[in-house]
Amino acid sequence: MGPDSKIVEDLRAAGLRPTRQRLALARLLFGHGNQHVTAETLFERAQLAGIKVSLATVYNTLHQFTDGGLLRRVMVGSLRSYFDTNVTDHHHFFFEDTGEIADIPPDKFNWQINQTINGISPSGLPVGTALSRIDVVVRLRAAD
Amino acid sequence: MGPDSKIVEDLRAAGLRPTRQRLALARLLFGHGNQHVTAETLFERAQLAGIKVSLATVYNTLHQFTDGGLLRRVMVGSLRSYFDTNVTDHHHFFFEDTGEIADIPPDKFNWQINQTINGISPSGLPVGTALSRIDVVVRLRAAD
DNA sequence: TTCACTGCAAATGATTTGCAAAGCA
DNA sequence: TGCTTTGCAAATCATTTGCAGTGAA
Repeated sequence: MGPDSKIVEDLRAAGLRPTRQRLALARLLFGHGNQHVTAETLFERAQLAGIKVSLATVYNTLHQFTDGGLLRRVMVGSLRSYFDTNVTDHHHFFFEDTGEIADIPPDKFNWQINQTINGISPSGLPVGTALSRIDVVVRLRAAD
Repeated sequence: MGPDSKIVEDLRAAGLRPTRQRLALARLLFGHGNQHVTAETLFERAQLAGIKVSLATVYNTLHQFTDGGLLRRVMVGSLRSYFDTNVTDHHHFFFEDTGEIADIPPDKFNWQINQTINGISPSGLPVGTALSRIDVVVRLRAAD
């Protein structure tokens, strides 16, 4: 079995046919460690890699991958959406100067943040609601 | 001195001339307790109140007020921006079903969250960066 | 063959901008 | 008067959608 078998399997598990463009995009996304992409950046990288795919399909694919649990959507700043290949529980740094984001390493205060989050009890929530998720964004600027 | 004197003062302090539309919008924003508005909702309320103002001016005014420290911009979900009349340190509930936001009351786990945030030391931040702010969004969905 | 999928271009929604006219100091 | 502000319409940006053509099972 080729190197794509895992990817094909994941796509199938997400109920998606392993089409040429989905395979190619999946290779870009999942073949090089954790990444944060926007539709635009992924589209550009696809172009550079000589992949023939339209921007609309990149958007569709990102959403399908997200729905299938292969990606996590990160919304910070009301401009573009980022898609994170790290789907485990974690939080983000946001670099205000560049608009980039990065995962907060698990060895930092990520632990502290999660302690707090885990301490939140349903009784503290508005009536009729349930906790969906807690997003923490540590916004950074250039040091003096 | 009329009821607008405080508002006029605040506008002046923010370096803004107290024009007719800025005064009118400020009255809508700061005269009725804490609020979360979008450009569109504020524009609608202005219309209903018979205030003659353009949407572009509402946008400009919201940004000017934000720059002047009279409002705080809250970005959650990459659609529209909310502007919060509560400029003190606090965090938000986000209702996924309606797209609305609300302040987390200070008597809830807001305290816990702030404990964690205050515990974050600069040494945990990426080199060359300084902490700007930490945004915590507690995302809620309808209870089962 | 039959739907799922793709590409393109047009539509959308939020927001910004250019610029002439109107308003405040 | 002189510099701000405003309004309107056009421009942008990110994203979505309609629909005819293409491809996978």
